[in-house]
Amino acid sequence: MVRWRPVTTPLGSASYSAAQSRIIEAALGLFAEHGISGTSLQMIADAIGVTKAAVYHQFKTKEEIVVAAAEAELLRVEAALNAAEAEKSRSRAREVLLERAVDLAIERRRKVSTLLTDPVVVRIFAKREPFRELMGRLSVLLIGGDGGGAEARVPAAMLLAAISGAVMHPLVANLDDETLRSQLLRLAHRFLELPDSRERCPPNV
Amino acid sequence: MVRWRPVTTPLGSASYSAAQSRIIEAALGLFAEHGISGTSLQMIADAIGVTKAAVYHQFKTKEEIVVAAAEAELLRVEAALNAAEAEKSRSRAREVLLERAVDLAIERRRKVSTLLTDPVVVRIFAKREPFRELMGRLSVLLIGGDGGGAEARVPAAMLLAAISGAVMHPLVANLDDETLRSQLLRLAHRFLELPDSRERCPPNV
DNA sequence: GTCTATAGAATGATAGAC
DNA sequence: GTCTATCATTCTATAGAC
Repeated sequence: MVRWRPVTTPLGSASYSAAQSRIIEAALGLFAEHGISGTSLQMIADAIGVTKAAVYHQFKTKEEIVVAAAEAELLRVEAALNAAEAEKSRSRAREVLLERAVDLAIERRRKVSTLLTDPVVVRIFAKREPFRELMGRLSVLLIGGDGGGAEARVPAAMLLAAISGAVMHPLVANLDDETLRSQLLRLAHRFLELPDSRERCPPNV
Repeated sequence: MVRWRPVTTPLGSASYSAAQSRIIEAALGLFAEHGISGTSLQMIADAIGVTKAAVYHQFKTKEEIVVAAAEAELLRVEAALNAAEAEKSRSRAREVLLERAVDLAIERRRKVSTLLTDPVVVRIFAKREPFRELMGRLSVLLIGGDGGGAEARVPAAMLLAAISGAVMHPLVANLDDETLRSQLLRLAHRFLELPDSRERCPPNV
């Protein structure tokens, strides 16, 4: 079993109580529907049938809920990455990561995307080293290289954005999950399997 | 000059006064920084040095501002699409569209993306026929087909999401515009120039 | 862990003078 | 077109009882 990086770095190492998990789950749904700022603590409290004060007893501020919700989703990404990195070969690892990433995007549909494209959340996480490292590992596994160069980071960013962004795109709004899943996987492969394009083979007739 | 669709359908046909344009411009910047719900009318008013009442004199509700701002950005997309569709050949049209789309994404960086991934805005525009038609035209020009099938809409959604999503991705946060631009264009080509992948040519040695 | 009750600020929106 | 002033509502957050 070859690992090119140690399987470590739990993002938040966060372990939440049942009450906290219920809040996070409700928040994720409401964020996806109304946006983050558009979701109030009152709405979250109503969704799980308690009062605001009960929510504040679990999280000191609204931002703590937002971060916890985002971390919960990122933990799924990290789990997929860990599983992938534990594979024997690098190509097999990349395959596993792709499948898991597409599954995650489909399964959670807009839940994740909405949360992780919010400008405030982006700013919060962009500063955190564990998050940056997670993104670096994704880039390395998807594209290769040392993960530091533009030649690796741009395609990685594009592929990740393509997968997570496509599932909430109006163009595919009324496509069933299974079709979307197989198409996404097929096209992600297509994007990856041509290391350097143009003059590899003659244009089709 | 061959057109495969008439160059028409102005999205909003909206013509705004100078005062309205200043509001829209300020709103776009604030939306990108704080999100839409995170931006209050007070913040918009402060940004241009007037009172809330003055803003309300131009737009009856906050939602009107949001829609106007989104439409302003979509008009840029439509302009690019119109310019592309006016090209002689289809391949040349696609090339022009790609360049313009990448330029738009870079130039506006997160301004557009933040606005058009907001769940509330997505819901508003997903219902509007002119918007759906614009997306359809983009899909047809980028991928081909009649624009109705999953085989065309999924790759179109992916490519559009990849371009507009990559520019605000943490992985490329500290890349200069010129590098990002050339990489995006190169990779968008790579994504497109392989109509149906695998067995077109033997794997590289 | 959950509640009632409330403080204090900010929100979207309106009326009417200039 | 912009202002002052104000409305009702909602917001985040806290105090203290059970």
